[in-house]
Amino acid sequence: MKRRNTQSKEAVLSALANSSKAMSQDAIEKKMTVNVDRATIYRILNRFCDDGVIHKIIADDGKQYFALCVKCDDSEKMPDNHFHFRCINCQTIECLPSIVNFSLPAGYQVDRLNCVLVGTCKDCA
Amino acid sequence: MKRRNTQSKEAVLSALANSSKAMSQDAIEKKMTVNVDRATIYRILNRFCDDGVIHKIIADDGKQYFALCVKCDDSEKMPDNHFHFRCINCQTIECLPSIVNFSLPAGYQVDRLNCVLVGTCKDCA
DNA sequence: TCACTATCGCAACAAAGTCGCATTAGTAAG
DNA sequence: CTTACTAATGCGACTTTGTTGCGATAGTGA
Repeated sequence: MKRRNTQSKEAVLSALANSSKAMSQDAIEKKMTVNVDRATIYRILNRFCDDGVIHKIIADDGKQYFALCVKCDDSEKMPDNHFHFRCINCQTIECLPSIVNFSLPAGYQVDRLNCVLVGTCKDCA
Repeated sequence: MKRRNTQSKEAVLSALANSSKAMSQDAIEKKMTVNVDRATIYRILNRFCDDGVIHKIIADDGKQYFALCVKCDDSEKMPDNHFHFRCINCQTIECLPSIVNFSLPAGYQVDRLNCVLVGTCKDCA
């Protein structure tokens, strides 16, 4: 099925594009000027994820955050293989430049990873 | 306030102690022989976390998992600073021996971390 | 302009956790 | 062994986050 260009889709995309950080659905909704239904935003975000436009991070608060990460394009084997940082103060998540390195016991196979560091970011220090 | 030794508390603890892996609330409830209310189990688990008996991991499914980790005692500066592995197949999470190493841009301060690798564990390979 | 169907809005639902409150039951003192 | 104190429990209600069904709306290409 072909994707269509809708106003809602563009609004979500520009909300993400104008932020250097990952945002949750409600943060995106707050930032958007047009009014779009909650379910629709989730559908748009999930579609973007499927298409590889954005990626999803599950933070330690259990919520989903979405980011338009520049690192997504040059995904060699593991997409989204960098650390994320969640600031307790400003409630945002950002992609860190540092790649996750790990050693694995024999027999394990990693498909994806979800690594979040939690603390205070440079803007909130 | 002083902690009391209750049957429920012991039941939760032994469920965790008999498992080498981290478990979610519902997994713990299923494993217990005595019948304990959902809310109570959560309260017991949160109490254990406060007391440093167990630690909590948020997996990439957004759920909380709890583990009685041996690494918890020798926590120098950062408690729970190791990787976790979530097996897609057996739906369990285990603590990996590998410590999380990361480099941080200036100005950031990390309080805790939540790193989960997702894939297939050695038992399910 | 028209037909096709992706997308949307709304409402209902589900799962995971939390909280208030009355009741129950450890614990320690008498 | 009683008794009093209060931590802990069970129940129910509630919140939050996310998903899904369905009829209505609106891109898109012919």
